[in-house]
Amino acid sequence: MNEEAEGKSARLRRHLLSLLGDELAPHDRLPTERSLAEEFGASRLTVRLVLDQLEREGRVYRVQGSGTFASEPRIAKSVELTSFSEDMRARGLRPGSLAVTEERIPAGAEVGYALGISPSAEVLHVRRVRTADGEPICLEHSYLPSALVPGTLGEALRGSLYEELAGHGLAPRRAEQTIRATVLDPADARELRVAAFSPAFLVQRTAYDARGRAVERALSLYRADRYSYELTIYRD
Amino acid sequence: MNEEAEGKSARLRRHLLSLLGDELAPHDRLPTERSLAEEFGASRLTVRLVLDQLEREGRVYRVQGSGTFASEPRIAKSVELTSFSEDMRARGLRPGSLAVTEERIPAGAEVGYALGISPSAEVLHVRRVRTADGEPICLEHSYLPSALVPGTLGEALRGSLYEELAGHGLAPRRAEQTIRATVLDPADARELRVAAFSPAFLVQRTAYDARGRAVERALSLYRADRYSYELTIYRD
DNA sequence: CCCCAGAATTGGGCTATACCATTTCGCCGA
DNA sequence: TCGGCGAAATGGTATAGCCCAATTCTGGGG
Repeated sequence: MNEEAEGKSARLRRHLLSLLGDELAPHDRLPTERSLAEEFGASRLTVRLVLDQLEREGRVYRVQGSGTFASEPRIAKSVELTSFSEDMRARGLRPGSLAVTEERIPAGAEVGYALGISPSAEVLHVRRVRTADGEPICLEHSYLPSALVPGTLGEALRGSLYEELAGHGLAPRRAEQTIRATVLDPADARELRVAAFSPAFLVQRTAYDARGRAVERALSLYRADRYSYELTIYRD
Repeated sequence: MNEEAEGKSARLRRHLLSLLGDELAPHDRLPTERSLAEEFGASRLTVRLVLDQLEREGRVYRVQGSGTFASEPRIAKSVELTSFSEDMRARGLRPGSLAVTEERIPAGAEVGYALGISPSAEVLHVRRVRTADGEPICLEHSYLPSALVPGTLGEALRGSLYEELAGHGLAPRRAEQTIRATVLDPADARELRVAAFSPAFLVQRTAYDARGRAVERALSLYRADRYSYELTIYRD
C-alpha cells in the first residue's frame, strides 16, 4: 500500500472542490480535461469520471467545444438520503429526541407489506418526538424488522437511528418517500406544541439497504411552520 | 454516418432495460460486465458506464465480487424534473388547464430575486388552474423573464409550458424547490373546489437552463387530498 | 472594417488492457 | 461430515490513445 490510501479520483475531486469553493466564481471556466489529466498524472478518462460526478451534483456544467464551468451556487442541496439528525445539523440546529418509547409488536398489514414481511412477524416500534434546539419538530414512528435488530436500543434512540443501523451493517442506501400535506389531530398537535388542525407534512418512508432489503418503515409528522422540504432536481 | 445513428451505449441500454422489464425477476443476476462487453462487441468500460447509469436510476445494484442484480420494482420513480403535464400523464391522468390568464408585469421583489433580474424588469405572469381528468388539482402562478419569451403564448398555455419553453431553446435542466404544507385560504379553495382551510402543498420552484440562467419562477398550490409527493432518494 | 471559412481547441464516446478488492465456491484435509 | 483455504469470478479503479462533434479562435478576402 502507499502512504496515500486514497485514489487519484479522490484527490482530484478534493482539488476541484476547493477550486470551486475558493477561486472560481460562477460561470468561470475550469481547467480543461486534458490539462487536469496532465497536471495530476492521471488519464483523461479518470478526470472525466470525476467531472461526471460533479456535473450530476450540479456543481459544474459542460459545454461541448467550449469547456467546463462552475455552476451557480445552490440554495438548497440536491435531495439526499439523510436522517433527521443529519438534516437538522445541516440546517445549523441541534437534533434531539423526547418521549422515546420502544416496543416489540406484530408488524400488522401496512408495516408488514411495506417491509416485505408477514403481518404477524415482530417489528421493533420506536416512537420519538424529534427536536431541533429543544423544540419539537417532528413526531416519528419507526418500524424495524425484529430479526435485524436484536436486543434493545435504549439510550441510542436519543441520537441517530440511521447511525445505529449503520453500526449493524444495515446502512440505508435508498428510500422511497411519499409526502402528504395534512392537518394535525388534537393529540398529535399537543405533542408538537401547536394548535389542533395546524398544517403538517406526513412523510411515509421505506428505507432499503444496498441489497434491497427493507430495513425501516417510518411515518413522520412534521410541523409545517417549522419545516419545509427543499430539494434540487436534475433532468437527465 | 452509419445507418445506425445511435451509439453502442444506447443499444446496450435498451437491451438491458428490456431484460429488466421482461426476463429478470428482482434480485436476479445480470450477465457479467465482461460477457456483456463481448456479446455487444463493446469494451467493458462502455458497459460499465451504462450500468452506472442504471445503478443511479435504482434499476440495478452491484455487489463487488458477486455481480450486478435487478433491483426491486420501484413504487415511485426517482425524483425527476417534470412538468405538471408529464407528472399527470405518468399517473395515468389527462392533464389540462382552466382559467388561464397571462399578463406582463414588473417582477417585484420576490420574483425578481428568484430570477436574478431587477424587480422592475418585466416578467410574463401566467396563472392557471391545472386539471387532471378535468378536475382541478393545482393553482399555479408562473413567472418568466419577458426578455426570454417574446410575444404571447395564448393557446399554448392549455398544454405544457415546459414543452413551450423547450421550443425556445430554454429547456429547464435543473430546478430548486421548496415544499411547504399549508392550508388554503377561501378564495384559492373555491378555485380548487374544496372547503376553505383544506390542507395543501405550496411548492415554490425556480427552474434553470443548462447554463444556469433562471427561466421560470413558479408558485403552485396542490390539493392535498388529490396529490402526494413521491420520490426515491439515493445515498452516494 | 467586417465577415466568413478553416484551423485549433474542447468535450463526447469508445477501444484495449492491466491490476486491485471482494465474494463465491469447490476441493482437500482433518 | 465439516471446516477452512485458495483459486476463480466479479465488480472497482486506472492507463493511453483514437476519432467525432461542437465551439471558439484566427487570419485572409471582400
